Amino acid sequence: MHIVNVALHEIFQALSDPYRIRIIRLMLESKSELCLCELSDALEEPEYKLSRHVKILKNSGLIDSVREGKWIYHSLVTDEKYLKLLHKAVSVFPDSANQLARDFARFQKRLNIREAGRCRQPSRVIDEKQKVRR
Amino acid sequence: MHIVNVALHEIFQALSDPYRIRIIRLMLESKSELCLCELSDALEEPEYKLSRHVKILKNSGLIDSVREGKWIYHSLVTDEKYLKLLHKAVSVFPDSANQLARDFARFQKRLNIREAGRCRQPSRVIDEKQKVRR
DNA sequence: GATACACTTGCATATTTGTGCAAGTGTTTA
DNA sequence: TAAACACTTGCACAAATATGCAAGTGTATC
Repeated sequence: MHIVNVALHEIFQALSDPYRIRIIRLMLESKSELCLCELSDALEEPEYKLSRHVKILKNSGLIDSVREGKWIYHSLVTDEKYLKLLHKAVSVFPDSANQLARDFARFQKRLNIREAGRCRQPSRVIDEKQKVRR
Repeated sequence: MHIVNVALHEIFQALSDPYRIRIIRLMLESKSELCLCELSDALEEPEYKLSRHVKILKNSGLIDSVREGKWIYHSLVTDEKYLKLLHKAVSVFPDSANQLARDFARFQKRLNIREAGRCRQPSRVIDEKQKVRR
């Protein structure tokens, strides 16, 4: 019951930012819940920045979030209609800069430090380039 | 060959305005070319305003324009992929305020003063409320 | 209770966006 | 050539958006 009273232009507005598209593409590709620190490692952007983008996607009804202890796991809504729309969009407009491949590779690495399928480790630098986070 | 090098977030950005959505919905519904003065009558908004919104949609590759004498006819691109995406979007997020019904009704009225299927009359007030245009 | 960590947010600021007005361009017609 | 009309755009300005920093909240662990 999330998207009641959200106008179409508001959905598009939520999707009108390159970082938010990277988040959506990553979620579509990984089919996984992911928390902010993992997202931060995947996109190599600071948490406070992505936190706001996630909030916008959440307010537009495109993603759901669940708290589990210290972590909050975010994922795409399960409604097939919205998922199909998003899939259609990303397939019609492919990721020409190949950003998804890089984001997804970093996310896969980050997944390795999960324990029992959950984020249980302090967020850490995966390679040396990644000094973006404090 | 329009949409080369347009990123997905730019498409969404072009669609992130309520007036631009009204234009797209009207074009999807009417399946017709329409010129700016007709659009202005349909949406009850001044031409200079809609001219800019049309330009944005055009730059994003979503609509095509052809000049015929004084008039420039605008229509959705013919590419089935983009059309399907737009159709999907408007069906998943229906026009809850029923704006399309009103825009389309005014557009239908405006069509009556076409000659030989083309805009040939000076744009005029259709009903008294419509004093928006000079 | 104190500390640690995941995440959020108030504030300041730079940039982008939407819009009205008035002046402009381009084309046709008198 | 002048006037009419469809459409566009330079300028000014208000509102919305994105972002960094630093301080905040909430939860678990020591």
